[in-house]
Amino acid sequence: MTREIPKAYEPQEIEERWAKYWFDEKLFLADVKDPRPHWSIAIPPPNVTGSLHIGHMLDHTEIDILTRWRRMSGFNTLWLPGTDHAGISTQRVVVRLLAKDGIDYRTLGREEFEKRVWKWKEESGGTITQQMVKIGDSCDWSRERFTLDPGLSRAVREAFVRLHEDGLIYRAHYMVNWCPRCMTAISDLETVHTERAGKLWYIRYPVVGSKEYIVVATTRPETMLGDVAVAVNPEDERYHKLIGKMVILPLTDREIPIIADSYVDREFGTGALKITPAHDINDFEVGRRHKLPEIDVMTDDGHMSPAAGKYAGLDRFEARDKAVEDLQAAGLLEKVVEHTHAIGTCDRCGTIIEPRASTQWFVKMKPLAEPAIEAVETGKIQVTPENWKAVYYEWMRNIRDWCISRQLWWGHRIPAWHCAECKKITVARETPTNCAYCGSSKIEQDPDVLDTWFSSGLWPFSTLGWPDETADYKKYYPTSTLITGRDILFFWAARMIMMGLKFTGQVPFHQLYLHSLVLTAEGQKMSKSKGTGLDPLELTAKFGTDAMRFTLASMAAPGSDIILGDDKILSARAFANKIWNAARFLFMNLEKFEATGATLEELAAPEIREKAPYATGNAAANALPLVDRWMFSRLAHVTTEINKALEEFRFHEAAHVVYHFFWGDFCDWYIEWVKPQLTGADKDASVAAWRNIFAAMESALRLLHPFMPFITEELWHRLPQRAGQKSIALQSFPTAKPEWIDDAAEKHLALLQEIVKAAREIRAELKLDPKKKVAADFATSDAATAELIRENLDPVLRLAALTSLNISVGALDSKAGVIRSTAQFDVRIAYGEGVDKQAELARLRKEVDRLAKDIESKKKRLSDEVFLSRAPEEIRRNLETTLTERESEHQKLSDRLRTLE
RNA sequence: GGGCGAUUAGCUCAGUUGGUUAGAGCGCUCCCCUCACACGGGAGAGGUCCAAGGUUCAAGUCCUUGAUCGCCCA
Repeated sequence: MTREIPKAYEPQEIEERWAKYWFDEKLFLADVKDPRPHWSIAIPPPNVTGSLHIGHMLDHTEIDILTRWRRMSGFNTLWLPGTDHAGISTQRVVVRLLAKDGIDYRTLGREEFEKRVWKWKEESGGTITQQMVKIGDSCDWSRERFTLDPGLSRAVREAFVRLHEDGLIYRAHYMVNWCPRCMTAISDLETVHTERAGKLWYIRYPVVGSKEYIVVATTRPETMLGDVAVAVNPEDERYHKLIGKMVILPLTDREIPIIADSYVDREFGTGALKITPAHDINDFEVGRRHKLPEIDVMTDDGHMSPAAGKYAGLDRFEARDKAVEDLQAAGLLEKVVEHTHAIGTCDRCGTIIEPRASTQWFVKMKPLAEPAIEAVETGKIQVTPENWKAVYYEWMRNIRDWCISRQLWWGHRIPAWHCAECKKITVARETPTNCAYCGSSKIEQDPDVLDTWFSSGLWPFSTLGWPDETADYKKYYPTSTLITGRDILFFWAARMIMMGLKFTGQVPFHQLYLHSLVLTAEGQKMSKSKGTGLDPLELTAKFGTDAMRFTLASMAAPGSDIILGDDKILSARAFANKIWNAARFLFMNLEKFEATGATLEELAAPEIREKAPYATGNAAANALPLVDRWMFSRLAHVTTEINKALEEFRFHEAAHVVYHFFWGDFCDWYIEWVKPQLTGADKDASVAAWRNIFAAMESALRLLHPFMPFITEELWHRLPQRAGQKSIALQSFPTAKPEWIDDAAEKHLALLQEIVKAAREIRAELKLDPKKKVAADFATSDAATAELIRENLDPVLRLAALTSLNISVGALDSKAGVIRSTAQFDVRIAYGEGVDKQAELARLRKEVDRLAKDIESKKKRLSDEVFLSRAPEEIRRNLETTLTERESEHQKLSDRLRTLE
């Protein structure tokens, strides 16, 4: 392999190459016969009309991190991909395309239309899955599913029929949310209520046989054409004498009764309510109680129907204006007041929905909700972040029946057949030829299709073969985890739990992690229509997929929204560049070392790496160098931390840990520390150093891989690997070897780092040229510290840019130079020309003040009897220790301050 | 109307069961293009943790009330 390595990391070509490789090599196929414990996850199926947006990118980053991590951790892992047929959206897309060619889809007929949609799906439906391949999602593409696949369609039928058999699906005439633009009923969840400024019109209804009026207030005057009564509260004395009389419905020639119903709120408007059962949920109920007729005055597309008399054909809002105008002209409009009210709009298209009585199919939810509540209460499903449990319970406990029929042509057609003769409905798994009740062959399938979410609710098991007990189903169901946006908790996650429990008797997943949303820089929800959405593919092309993934992961703290900006991605890109350059450094220096006859194979082969860390091989000093003990101890700790963070969905924490480990520990300290050994004269020491650094580097790559799969794959392949090993993704995640943990090494190296930093601080204060090395003095009263620094003098001198360190016992006199002190040691560099005495004084004063304050508060606590008697022993001891240290620092600094002054 | 969440450095955010001197990234200041990396190295400035009460030996963290903002449900 070539060692030509560009100076700056250029992700584009590398990412494209590996994405293709992973896909072509089918690296992430799950093997159902693999006996190891399994870990499975189903993708939240993206809409087949969609393209990858930033929300998917977040979702997929989290899923892929967990999937890669579990796979590397030895699980039989399945990430099952697929897409959703998205009834309304897809139908709309194709209708629009046809319209462009001048074709009205209705004239095509249902069958032909469906054919056209399938054709569209074959040609354009793969956009999002191709994008997923591109961003490196480690899915099992052999198991890709689509909600309208034959298997999944069978699952839908099975589910529908079972629910129907159990009396949980019924067909009824009821009030639904009707979208006049999508021309279908939609569910409550798909109806978004927003507060809007509107008007309240006060309209006079003349009482028959008198000159009186009864005045009703309405926000929707056009619906009066469908009024069948005026209702007043029976307790309302104002209207007592009118109850039972008739009024003339203005704009029509109909007479309607005045009725009494306790539902009427006496305080609202005039206390008299027009009753329009076909267009208002509450009026619908009143109408039922009083056995009133329903008059639907609208058409499916939101125009006035013939029932609206002379208003027929007008758009519903034009009709409103016209009606108001006519009322005004007739002197029947008493007044108009401004009024803010909640108005329902269609989740998909934003059109104001029309409440409308119609015959639809519903699922009875209460019996399904109960076990679903229990599953979360008992912890069979663990919800993260936990506070979403409350939201879940709240919704579940007040759940309402679900309208599942849609007046569309694209979707799962309802498996119910209407008999023309006996009028009964046959619900069946297999398409029947005759009515199940009267045997008539004059049956016709219900024209409606099911809500797309109905099939989504079956996704974790329908994709695995249910209702058949396939090998996949038995192995991978229940799935391990579900990761999705908190915005579809009700739409999808909750319904899956209900359906899963109902049909499989098991929870569909053991863990539910709800992530937040990616917001714009202004903190707003991204919106396609407003053009405020970020295109993740544009961003990945610009900065690299790894950088995007790392950015999202490092910001994905459970429960908090993500505000994405270029600056954040830039820092992740810089990180990728850092990783790249660390590798570049190793390979460039390796070339020099190879000149001495060493080979990459002998330094970095897998079997060599396995036995790391290596001592020098020099019999006399056969101990492992401190810095190596430290490096491997850090590696063990970091591995534990990352494992724990990922277990708990703390992606941000895992990302931060791995970032600081690589950049701080590995690059800033470890590489810098061992640099000279890599090309040094002592070949044994060099070989050991190389072996250790390659082993550490390779472990770091594996730690990083779930977060940044591309760059780690690329670099991993530049190291020698066992024959036939195709990918870092199939290697094991580093394990935290307990024998590597070395607290003493960590403590000692921390002390040496402090010494180096102290010297650097002084250098900065003296404004020394970074290239100019100077002599320094060092003092400690601790013999072990003195010994430690003697043993590690070379790296300390080099990292602090010192020529020498004169080590003495005790403390240093501050007259001769600038000192940095800790409780353990003093470091001093003699004054040069450039020292700023005033700055040093200011710094010292500030430091002394801070220490004094701290010491005071600690002393106070330690002299408090209640504290002494109640605080745990350990807390007290720590406090005493730190107090001693602070006092010693304070002593040194104030002495110095006095001297300087 | 009910519920949930947020308020910590100039900006965007971490801070797991209360316990050393509250952290990160970006930005800012100073010095350096030192033979892996200027997408870099080194040093630094910057915070009464929204407010007021309370619990506790101890509160950014727990409780109460309020303010401001956001989201969900009705």
